[in-house]
Order: sequence, then structure tokens, then C-alpha cells
Amino acid sequence: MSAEAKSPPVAKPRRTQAERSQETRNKVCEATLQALVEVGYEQISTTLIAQKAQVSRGALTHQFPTRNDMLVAAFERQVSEWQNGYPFGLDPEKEQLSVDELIDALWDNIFANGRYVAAIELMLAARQDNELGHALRDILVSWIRKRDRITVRLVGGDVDDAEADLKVQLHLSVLRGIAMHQSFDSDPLTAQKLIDLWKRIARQA
Amino acid sequence: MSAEAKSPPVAKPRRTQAERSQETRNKVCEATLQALVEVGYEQISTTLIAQKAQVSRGALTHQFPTRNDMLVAAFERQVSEWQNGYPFGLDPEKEQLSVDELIDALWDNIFANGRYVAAIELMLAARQDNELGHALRDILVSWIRKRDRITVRLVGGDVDDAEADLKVQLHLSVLRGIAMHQSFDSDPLTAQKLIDLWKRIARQA
DNA sequence: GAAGTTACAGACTGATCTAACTGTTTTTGA
DNA sequence: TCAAAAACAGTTAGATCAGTCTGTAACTTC
Repeated sequence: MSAEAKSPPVAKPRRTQAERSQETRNKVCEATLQALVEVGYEQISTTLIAQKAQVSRGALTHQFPTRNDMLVAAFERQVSEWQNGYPFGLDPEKEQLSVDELIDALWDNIFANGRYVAAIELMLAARQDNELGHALRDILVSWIRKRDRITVRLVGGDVDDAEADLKVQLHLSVLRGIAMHQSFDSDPLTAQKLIDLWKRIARQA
Repeated sequence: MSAEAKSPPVAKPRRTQAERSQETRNKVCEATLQALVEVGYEQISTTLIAQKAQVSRGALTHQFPTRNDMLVAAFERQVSEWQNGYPFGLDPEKEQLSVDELIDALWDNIFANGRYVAAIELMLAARQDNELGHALRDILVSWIRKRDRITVRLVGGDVDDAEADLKVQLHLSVLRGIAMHQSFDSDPLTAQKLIDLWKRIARQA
């Protein structure tokens, strides 16, 4: 008699290939972003990332043939996270934010995290690397464009209003500058004080 | 008999050792700063710098035993340049600047130049390198402290006035953010527009 | 359940870089 | 004038790293 005649259709694998791939890619990207924050671009090597991600170097190179592929994927993932969290579940066509709310939302969702500076570091490092630089720039500009358009709407401006756009750019520049300050300054309270001061000033303008 | 008894005092050398040293160091530091702007930290190697500085690698390593020594010296030189140009020949105890003048002065003397971003890149890259990072930080904090104290006086604040100090920090953060923006943005006019907008807003506050 | 495909593991290689080292030239000091 | 010191030039050793390659395991398709 054959119990195996009616064998289970496929003997369901524990994890599909797609799942395995995705898991490895996730681990590598996450480790890369962490390493970027913790030890900086300079220290990143494929060997280090493989160790950090608890993945063999072979697995890493299989998923990301070149080091740049790995860096681009990590960058893309971070940008995606920013995109997914923006505009905070609001509908810019219907809802608007006060200046205070906008500043807090931008800061909390984008700039407060060490990963913003890590992204800057990556962009700076890749500035002159034609291949990597262009790849990162392409990812960035598409997000920037989207972010800026949404933000202008969020503060009640028109998409084509150059003046409103400039104001948004100033908001972003201020927070960017404070984020950079924070990454070097030892006192974590200074950043919040600067944000509060900026809120006060921006409210009047 | 001795013609050499009254020998010419020294037979003046073309260049003294001190001059030769200084010249080599100058060339190397200058080349390093240029390379930092042009090709970025990532691409900098002692070989490249030696070529760029028109100096043999031997001369370079003689003056700067390690790569870090070279980087630190270049950084120090840049900070010195900022120090020497500040506070623009004014006496902060007697003269004061308007908000507009302060913003222009800070921008023109520190932030406008690509070397500001280059310095940021260096600081970021060295963030986790204990040896290099500490050396750069030490150079930076001494200058920062001095700069901030002078700037507070320049706008008429008291050295111990926390509120005035915070305002200065915000000015610096805004310009820092705009400088970063500029280093990525293709349109060179945006920076000036942002500065003008910031002037308008800062004037009112 | 067998053949084919994809994921993974780890060793190897060539290129590159820093730091050390050896030898040469120039300057200095007596 | 001559010996010592400093500046300079170029080579080499050791380490690291990215990318390649070979072999194995897991999954998929027919």
C-alpha cells in the first residue's frame, strides 16, 4: 500500500525562493543603513556588511553583484521609507498643516533620524563616482520632486507658486542645517531649541 | 694659509630648509583641499595627492608620515583660512553688523565656497575614525567656539546671552542647510533666492 | 521525482593603498 | 671644507577589498 501515492501536492517548502531572496536583501540593506549611521561610509566593505547582516558573502554578492548595487539598494530602501511615511496619511488636497505642524512632521519623519545624515554622507561620498552618483541622484530627485510638490500643497500653496516653493525650500534647508548641526554637536537639546526658535520666526513670516 | 678662515658667511642657500618644508606642505595641503572639493574624500590617496601637488611621494610621506597627518594638516589649514578672514577686519567690541550684513558676511566667507561642504564631507567620513575624528574635532571646536563668541558680539549680543547665542546658531544652521542644498542642486540661483528670503524673515524677527 | 533554476557558501585573484624602508641630494653648522 | 641633518625620491612589503569562480543546497517546474 502506498501512503506516498497521494503525496502532498508539493510538500510545501518552508520558504519560497522569492521569500528567501527578499529576506537576504532586507537583511543586507538594513545592515548597510545601520553601518552607514554607526561606522560611516568609509568603513563599509562587502565583507563587513555580510557579517553584520548575518549573511554569507556569497549570498550578498549573489543578490548584489557589485558593491554599488548594494549601496543603491540600501539608499533606495531608505528613500522608500521616507516616501511611505509621507505625507503622514494626510490628503494634501483636503487637509492643511500649520507651520508648527509642518515643521514637526518634517523633522520627526525625515531629519531627526541619524539616517538622514547617513544619506547625506552617502550622497557626498558618491558625488564624483559617476556610476553610483548618478544612480543615487536619480532615486533622490524623483522623491524630492514628489516631496516638494506635496509639501507645497500641505501648506496651502499652489503647485506652480514659486514663492510658496521657495518657502518650502527654506523650511527644508533650515531643518537640514539643524540636522547637520545635531550630528556634530554633543548637546541633543540644542536641536530642539533651534527648531522652536525657527517655529517662532516662521510663524510670523 | 686659510682663505676659508674668512669664508663667505654661509654662501646663502637658494632656499632654506624651513622654506622647502613649508612649500611642500603648502602644496600638499592645497592639493588635498582641492581634491576634496573636486573628487571627494573617497578618491583621495597619498599617491593622487602627491601627483596633484607635483611632489614626490617620498616628500609627501616625509612631511606627513601618515595619510591622516596629511588630512589633518589640510583641514587645519582650511580652518585657519576661515579664522584669518574672520571677523572681516572688524572689531566686534566697537562695530556691529546688521542682519543682512551678517548673513552676507557669513555666507561669502564661509559657506559659499565648495570647501565648506568638503570640510563637512571630511568630518562625516572621519566621524567614526577615532584617531582622525578626534583630531579634526579638536581643531573644529576651538574655531567654532571662537567664531560663535565673536559672532554674538558682532550682532550686539552679550557673550553669555543664551538667547543671542541660539539666534546665531540658527543663522549658521540656515546657511549650512542652504550650502548643503547648493552642493546637490543644479540651479545656482536657488541658493541666493533662499538667502534673500531668509534675510527678509530674519530682519523681522 | 527528475531536470532545471535560483540561492547560497566560501576560496581565489588582481588591483590598490598605506606605511616602512633604502638610497640620494640639498642645506646647515662648525 | 666637511660632517651631520633634513628634505627628497622611489621601491617594496603587507593588508584589504571588490569581483570572480567553483561547488553545494534549496526550491520550482514539468
